[in-house]
Amino acid sequence: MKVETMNNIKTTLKVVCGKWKGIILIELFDDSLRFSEIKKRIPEIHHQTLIKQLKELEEDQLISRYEHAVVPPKVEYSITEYGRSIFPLLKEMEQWGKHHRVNVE
Amino acid sequence: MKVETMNNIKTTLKVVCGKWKGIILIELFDDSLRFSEIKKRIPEIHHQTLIKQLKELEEDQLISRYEHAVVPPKVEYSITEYGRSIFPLLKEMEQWGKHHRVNVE
DNA sequence: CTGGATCCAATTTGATACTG
DNA sequence: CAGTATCAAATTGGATCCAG
Repeated sequence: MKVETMNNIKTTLKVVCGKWKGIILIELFDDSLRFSEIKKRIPEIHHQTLIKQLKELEEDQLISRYEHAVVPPKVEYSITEYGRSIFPLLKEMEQWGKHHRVNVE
Repeated sequence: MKVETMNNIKTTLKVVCGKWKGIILIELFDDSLRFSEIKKRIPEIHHQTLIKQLKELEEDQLISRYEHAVVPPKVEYSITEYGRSIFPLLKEMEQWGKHHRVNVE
């Protein structure tokens, strides 16, 4: 296989393969959400873990973060165009998982 | 988000998100290969790691393993229909990575 | 409300040695 | 040649505590 092909796949893996990243992106697809709202929609994710994954997604520029200058803090996360471009892939992942359920224990 | 959607995605993540799994599957797509041939095509992967990932892929039934009864041993790995069904996803991953290169350092 | 700083446990990957 | 067994290293997710 060409090295480039491998790197392309690695790039994608890096971006979507956090345990929750795909799920976060899907949540953000329709609306911007603030931190607490995301938390509410994905209750199983730990507070701190969510912070980390959001940060990574932001670093990879899949989402953007807007901090309202208010007290108490209000921060909104929204998907970027770049992030949006990965949506077909997420959909395909969902479809495949749907038809090919493996033992997810 | 529906719990089911989440589980579908998790299923897919579980299957393709090993560091090398997608790459192994692509290599096997065209031909069955024996262990040493896979190793040759993906030199960066460590012997031991390859064994493990192949074993997991086999457990998830994405590939099958045929052991020829000869000395020295000869083992062939081939992709299953089930494994084949994930190919569009891999292609999409490759495409996305191609157009959206992130710092893979 | 949001998130930084730490530490820890679990998982994953890689290294080394040995076997039929 | 292919694989097992074991261990070490690295990465990741999660828990707890603290702060503006």
